Amino acid sequence: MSLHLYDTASRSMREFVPQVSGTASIYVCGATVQGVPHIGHVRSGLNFDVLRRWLARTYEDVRLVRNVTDIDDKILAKAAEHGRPWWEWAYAHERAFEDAYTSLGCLPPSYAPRATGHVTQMVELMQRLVDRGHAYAAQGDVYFSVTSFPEYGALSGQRLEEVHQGESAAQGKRDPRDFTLWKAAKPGEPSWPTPWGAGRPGWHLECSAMATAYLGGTFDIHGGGIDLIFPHHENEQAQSRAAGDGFSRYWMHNAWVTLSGEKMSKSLGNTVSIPTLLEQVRAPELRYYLVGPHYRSTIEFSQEALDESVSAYRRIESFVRRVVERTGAVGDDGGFSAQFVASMDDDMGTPGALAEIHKRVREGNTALEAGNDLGARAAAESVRAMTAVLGVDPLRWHDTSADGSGGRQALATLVEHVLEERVKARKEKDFARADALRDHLLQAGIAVEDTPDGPLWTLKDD
RNA sequence: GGCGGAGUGGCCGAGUGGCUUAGGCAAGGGCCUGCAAAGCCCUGUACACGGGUUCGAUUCCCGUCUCCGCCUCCA
Repeated sequence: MSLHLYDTASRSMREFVPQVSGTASIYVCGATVQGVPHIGHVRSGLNFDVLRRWLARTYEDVRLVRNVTDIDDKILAKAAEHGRPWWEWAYAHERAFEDAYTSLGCLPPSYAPRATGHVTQMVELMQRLVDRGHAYAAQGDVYFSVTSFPEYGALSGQRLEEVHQGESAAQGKRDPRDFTLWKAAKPGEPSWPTPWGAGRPGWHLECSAMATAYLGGTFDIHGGGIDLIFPHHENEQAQSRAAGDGFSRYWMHNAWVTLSGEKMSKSLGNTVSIPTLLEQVRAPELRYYLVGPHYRSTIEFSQEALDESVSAYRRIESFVRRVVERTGAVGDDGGFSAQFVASMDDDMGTPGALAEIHKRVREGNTALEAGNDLGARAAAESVRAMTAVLGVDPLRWHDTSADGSGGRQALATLVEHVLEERVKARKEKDFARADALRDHLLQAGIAVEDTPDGPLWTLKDD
C-alpha cells in the first residue's frame, strides 16, 4: 500500500500522489505571533514535521513552508496593552515559537515567510479577485464576495445560509457573509499602500499569498489545526480558487491538546507552556508524548500520561544505549519493518509505528540477552531508523545534548573513577561500600545499572 | 439551530465483522541478579446503553445517554 492521507475536503482517505513527481509540497499554518506557544501549537508543528520526514523517505525534494502571521488585530492590541511596538511584540513571540519548535526537534522549514513581507503578493491577489468580480473595495476595505463563488463552503461543509464570518459588522459589506481581505488604515496603526488606499491585511489573505508565492498556484498539502477549517481555510481556498489558482490538493488537520476536557487556548488561560514542561521532562520525551497518539485524535493532557511516555521512551533509549555500550557505535540506517511502513502509510499511523518500534526493541533485548550481538545491532539500527522518522531517535538526541562539552568530559572521568572503585568493592564482596558508592552517585543525579558488560551510568534529567 | 468528532481492559492508546487477547504504562508470578535497576517469559480485567442486520458484532445500521470541537480570536 502506498501513502494514503485523510483529506478533510473530501472527508475520505486518499492516495497521496504529488503534483510533480519526486517532489512534495506542504504549507502549514503557523502561528499568529501574539503570545507564547503552548503544547497544542507545538503538536501541530510536530505532526507536520513527522509527515515531512516520512515524505522525505519517498520524495527527493520535500518543501515545507510554515508561515508567521506577524500582523493582526490581536498583535496590535496586545502590544498596545503592554506599551510595546507591535513589531517588537510580534518578533519576540516569533522567536518563542521558533525556540519551541527547535527544542522539540522540528526540522527547520524550507522557509518561514512573514505576512508583513508579502503585501505585494497580497495586493496582486486582491487585484486579480477584483478584476474577476470576486472582490470589491468599500471605504478602503476590500471584501471577498462569498456569493460570487459557488464552491464556497465546500471544504468545511458549511451551508452558505448558515455561515457567519464572525467579523464585526462592517458598513461596506454588500453581504454580511462576505469576509475581509484588507482593512483600511486606522490612525496609529501600521499600514501599507494599495490601489484602494492604505491599510493592512485581513486574517486569511496572507496564507493564500504566501503559499502560492513559494509553492505555486497549486501545491500538494495544506495543514493546520482542526479549528482552522472554518473560516480560515475555507476562506483561503475560496479566495485562491476564485482568483484562478488550484490551491491545495489535500487538506490535513490535526486535533487538539485538551486540558480537563477543554481545548487549550489563550482565552481560557489553561495553557501549558513548553519551557515549563521541559523543566520536567526531556525534549524527546515530550515529543514522544505528543507524537504518539494519532494526529487526528485529541490528546487529553495529563501528568500520568506524560509520565508513561517518559517510561516508554526510556525503554527504547536504554535498549539502544545498551547495544552501543556492548557493541560500539550503531548506525541509523537500519531498515523499516513492513508493519511500520504500513502503519505510517495509513494516514501517518504513529501508534502502530510505535508498536512496531517496541516490538523491535523487545527482539533486540532478547538478542542482547542471548549474547547475539549481531541481532541486537540489527534491531538497534532498525529502531534508530524508525524512531528517526518520528523525530525521537535516542542517539540523535543524546548526541546533541552531550555535545562533548568539557564539563561533560570531566563528569565522565569522575563518575568512571567512582565506578571503578565500586567494581573493586563488589569483587571483594564489600557490598556495603558498593551500595554506598551507588547511593552517593544517585544523590548527585547519576543512576547506575549493573549489566553483564559492566556498570552503565545515566545522568538523570539531562 | 447548522456542521463535525468521541465514548475500548487499572491508566494511556490502536484496531478489526469471526481466525487478531495492537503497543506502552501500572499490577501479579517466574527467570536473571550480592542487592537494586534493567531485561526476558507468563498472567488478568475490554469494547457507553438499547434495539436491528448477520451463522456471528467491540467493529455495520437505527435510537438513547454522555462528552468535546467548529460556526467568535484560536494549532
